[in-house]
Amino acid sequence: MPELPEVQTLVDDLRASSLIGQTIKDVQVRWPRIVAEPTLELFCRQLAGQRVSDIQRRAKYLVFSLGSGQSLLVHLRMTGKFAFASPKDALEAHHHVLLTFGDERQLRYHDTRKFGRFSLVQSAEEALRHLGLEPLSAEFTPEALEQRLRGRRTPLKAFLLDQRQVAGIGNIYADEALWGAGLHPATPAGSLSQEQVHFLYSSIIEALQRGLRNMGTTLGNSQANFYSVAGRRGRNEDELRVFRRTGLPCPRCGQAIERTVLAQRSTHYCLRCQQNGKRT
DNA sequence: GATAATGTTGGTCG
DNA sequence: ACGACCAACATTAT
Repeated sequence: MPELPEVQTLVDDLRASSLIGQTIKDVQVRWPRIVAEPTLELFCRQLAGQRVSDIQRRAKYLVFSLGSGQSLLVHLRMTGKFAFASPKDALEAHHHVLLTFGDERQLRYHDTRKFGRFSLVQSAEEALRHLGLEPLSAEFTPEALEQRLRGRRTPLKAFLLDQRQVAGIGNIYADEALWGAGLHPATPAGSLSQEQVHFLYSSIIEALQRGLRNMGTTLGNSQANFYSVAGRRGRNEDELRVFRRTGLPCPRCGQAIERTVLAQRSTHYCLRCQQNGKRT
């Protein structure tokens, strides 16, 4: 669920909540497998007592910089969420990690499916080295995208989901970006013309920025969905063009949106607008 | 009430 | 290099 815009929304929320500068007084892990590294014991011992010096996003990871120079990396996978509470407040079944700060606030990690992972690492750069281009940074240029696409026969949809190429795009924004570019999801990545690469480039940025502007996408009403730290829903569902809109009219041409499965993921597109012709 | 599907990632296996 | 499949889990939709 949480892709780049959702994770950025959480990071913005955490920064706005004056967490930077606070000291982690206590660490409780209620589901040990959430901790990927180091061992559970070291994780708790080394994290306690540290000051949070910065909070940033890289791809779909939250990066907490710590006083020791180490970093706490959190990946929310499908259903991870953060919210503040008082240590006295009742715990829910899916509260798995509790960070209590010096000001008595408790940051609670909630994850119904338990896929999320916490890592305490010496170097964030090293641990996140495998990730590709940040699509909203200066390193993401049409030329850099073209270089990554070149020679690949993999479908564009699979390419966009590959975090080693462009980092932070998930199923929602991949489908939205391909619709915006007028490209069929099954198009071989290396087959794009220079013009099509430019369409894809600008469409990726547009789709992500729309998500950001709306503070993320919250689909439907289930609790397993995206909610900000403050518990707010994202507003981007209303602006989705194709994702989970199977059978509904394409906003550009009115044709019913198709659904198929590509790269083992549900994939939504407009048969008429995404035939790799010129974008309107 | 059983079964399928779900926004992610990382692994295996051909 | 690539894709098919699975595993980690729980909830919701069918």
